[in-house]
Amino acid sequence: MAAQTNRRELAHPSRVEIRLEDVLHALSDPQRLRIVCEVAREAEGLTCSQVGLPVAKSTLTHHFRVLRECGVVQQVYRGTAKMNRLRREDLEVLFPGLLDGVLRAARAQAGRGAG
Amino acid sequence: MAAQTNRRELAHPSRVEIRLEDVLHALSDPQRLRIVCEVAREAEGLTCSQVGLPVAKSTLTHHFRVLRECGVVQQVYRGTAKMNRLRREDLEVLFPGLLDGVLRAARAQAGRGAG
DNA sequence: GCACTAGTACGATACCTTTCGTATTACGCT
DNA sequence: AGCGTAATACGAAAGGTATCGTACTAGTGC
Repeated sequence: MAAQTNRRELAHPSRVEIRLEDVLHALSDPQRLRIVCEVAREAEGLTCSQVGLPVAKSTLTHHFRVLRECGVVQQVYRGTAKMNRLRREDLEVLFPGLLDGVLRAARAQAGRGAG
Repeated sequence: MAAQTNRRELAHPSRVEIRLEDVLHALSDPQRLRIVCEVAREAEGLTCSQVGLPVAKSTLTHHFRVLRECGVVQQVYRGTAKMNRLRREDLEVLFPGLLDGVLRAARAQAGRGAG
């Protein structure tokens, strides 16, 4: 009935509401950093449960919410699942080069056998 | 007892010990982000008290210690003061572009009137 | 030696976070 | 309608963190 995409709307910060500290904080959690790396790999997005993380479902929900509320990911309901996508464009406009820098750094570190 | 530069030696992580999550966590605190921006401006480094932050002295010490222990700044005693410098080279080798990306983002955000 | 300055250590407080389990809601399919 | 799946909400436990004040240590200069 509703309009946009679905009945259930999710609260996302607008572009100008995104704060660097919040983004950095969100990315500073090892689990969330992994989530972001995985989501980044899929341009189409991932559902929450497609991210293979060794945590309880409610914990996963928590992490995705943190990522959404700080503006790192966009979440859209799609049937019973929820698609997660990085807000690449918003982040790029606000903080040019930052996201890619973090992703590259995360992969480099994982490559060194630390992730 | 040792000799390197001064009697009082400070524990710094070696380059390979620096972890991305810790760096991001350190930078995600507003006060520390400000500290880093200020220190970044001075190639010579700054003493702890030269950073004009509206916090107690012991709080400042705490923040500098976090920054040192995660590998973002190098601290060296210089008489009664302590010089703080960014570990630009180490960070650049480990996480190319990351530090500059964060600094640019922080300044951009401050420029938008949020910092 | 003494006072001054720069910074540390320690303990307390208040708050925030990560994690979990369980109960619940929303949707798709038969 | 009923079942299964995806995810949320809520409450609890455990641990971390930002902040402060006060007491302390280490150099500098008189």
